[in-house]
Amino acid sequence: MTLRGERELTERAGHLLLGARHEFACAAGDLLTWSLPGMRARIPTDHGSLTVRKLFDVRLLADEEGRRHLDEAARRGALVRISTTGLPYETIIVDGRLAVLAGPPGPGERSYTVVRSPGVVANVNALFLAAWNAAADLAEFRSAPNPPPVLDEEGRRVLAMLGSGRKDEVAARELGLSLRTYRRRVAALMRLLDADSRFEAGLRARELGLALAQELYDMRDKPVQQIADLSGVPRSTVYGNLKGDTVPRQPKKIQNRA
Amino acid sequence: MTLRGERELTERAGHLLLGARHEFACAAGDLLTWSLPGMRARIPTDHGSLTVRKLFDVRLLADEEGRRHLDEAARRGALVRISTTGLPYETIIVDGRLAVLAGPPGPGERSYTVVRSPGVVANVNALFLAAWNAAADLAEFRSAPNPPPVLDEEGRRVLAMLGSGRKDEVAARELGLSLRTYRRRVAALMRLLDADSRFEAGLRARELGLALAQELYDMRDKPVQQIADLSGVPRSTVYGNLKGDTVPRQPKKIQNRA
DNA sequence: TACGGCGTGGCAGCTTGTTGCCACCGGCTC
DNA sequence: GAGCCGGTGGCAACAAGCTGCCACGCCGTA
Repeated sequence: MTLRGERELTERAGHLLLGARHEFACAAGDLLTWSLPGMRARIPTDHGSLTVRKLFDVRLLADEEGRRHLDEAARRGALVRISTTGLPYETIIVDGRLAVLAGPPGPGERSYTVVRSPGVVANVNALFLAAWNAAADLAEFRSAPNPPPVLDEEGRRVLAMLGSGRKDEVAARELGLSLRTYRRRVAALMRLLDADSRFEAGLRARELGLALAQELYDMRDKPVQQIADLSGVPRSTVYGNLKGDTVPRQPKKIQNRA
Repeated sequence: MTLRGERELTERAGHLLLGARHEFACAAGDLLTWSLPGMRARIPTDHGSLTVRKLFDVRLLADEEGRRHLDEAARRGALVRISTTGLPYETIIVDGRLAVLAGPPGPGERSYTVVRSPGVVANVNALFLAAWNAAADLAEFRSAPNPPPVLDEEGRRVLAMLGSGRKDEVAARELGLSLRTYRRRVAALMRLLDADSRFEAGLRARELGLALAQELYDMRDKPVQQIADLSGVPRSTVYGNLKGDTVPRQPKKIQNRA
């Protein structure tokens, strides 16, 4: 059975989702997927015998709204994990017997397919569990000594320059920075990535999806809404202008120089 | 309907696969998936009105058998593409109306689920098309100036050392190589990755999933001098053949060194 | 207005990395 | 046995990167 839009999904299949008895699992790449108008708050999470697993893409941590959402889900009793390797698809699985597959995002209303066939549900469940097992617990992820950083505009420009293979002197000139300042930015990035070499920093940056910022770098002169339209996604999911105090202004001065 | 093993799949659903009229699509991560004993050769590929799409994981190019397989599929008329971002699942889709989903590989016989539900097949097809569109044509991939390289055992060790953030001197010592030789390996890796800086190399390495690779792909049949000439560098600076059998033939001379 | 905090940018000392050169060695082939 | 090929390892010239130091300017506050 295929449904169009979250509203129709809620109306025609909401009761199936609310009927979860043992386990409710969902994987979401953004905040809008599974918003289930008028219903989400009714999905029980602190029910004694119900296990709720929520798997989110790491990009949701990029802004305050996303972080609030995830913290709220965890506070209400759901097991929340963060996937840093991307979610191949977005789904809800109820009691391992019923699955809802979200169609690809795009203009117009999104389509959802409800499946009950044991073989299909088992496959979807297996894929979900594989992603779940590879993901990191939200609390651990947030409290890690060096959680994946979020870069500000200039941080992303520096990242892009590093990724281009240019020498520091050339990169600095192109960004309108002095060599010393550019190298300060690189050093800050290295600290954020907890890397001991530039190669390691490159691996980390890609691993953490930081290089995704490079694509946004090319769109930096466009208003955020325009970027959202081009990508066919809601504006709130586009982080074109991430601000942040995530880059320490200046490392603490070390006294007693050797 | 769920089947166990390629033989049962062939016996009970083979006629459905052979019945493709318009389009036959499959995604495979290894050579064993969809081996379909006694049947694979019977799937028509040069049929005038039948389009056959075959999507393979890039790792299949790592060895001779895989390359032969893919070349043969292309020779017989199939459209063949290479996915470098990994295949989320392995499937066959017939005429956009029937799909077979392969269960995860593991001990014992693998399970396959045959689905006909339009909504499910449409979703599976959409996922396949997304992966297909993101993939590279086999011929273009093979002829690209710098196709994604694959590494031999030592190449992977060097990659691991680079990724660990160690300084060259330390890394060389730990691998039992001289500093010069280690730096030759790094230089070879940089050339394979077509990177101008170590940071860029790190991004590329992660991007291409090099840690999974096995063998040098390009230039493997050329003499070292020719490789040096092509790169415009002296022969002594070229580490040409990153093959498993390039274990140093010369015992390490550590004696009498100041 | 003066002062402190913060960031910048130039300089420099030092470290790390890049690559050419060349002598040497072992294996293979003729 | 000689010669070729491929690889190693030490040395060295040079380039690139790392970071401390310090003078300077801007901004906010008292």
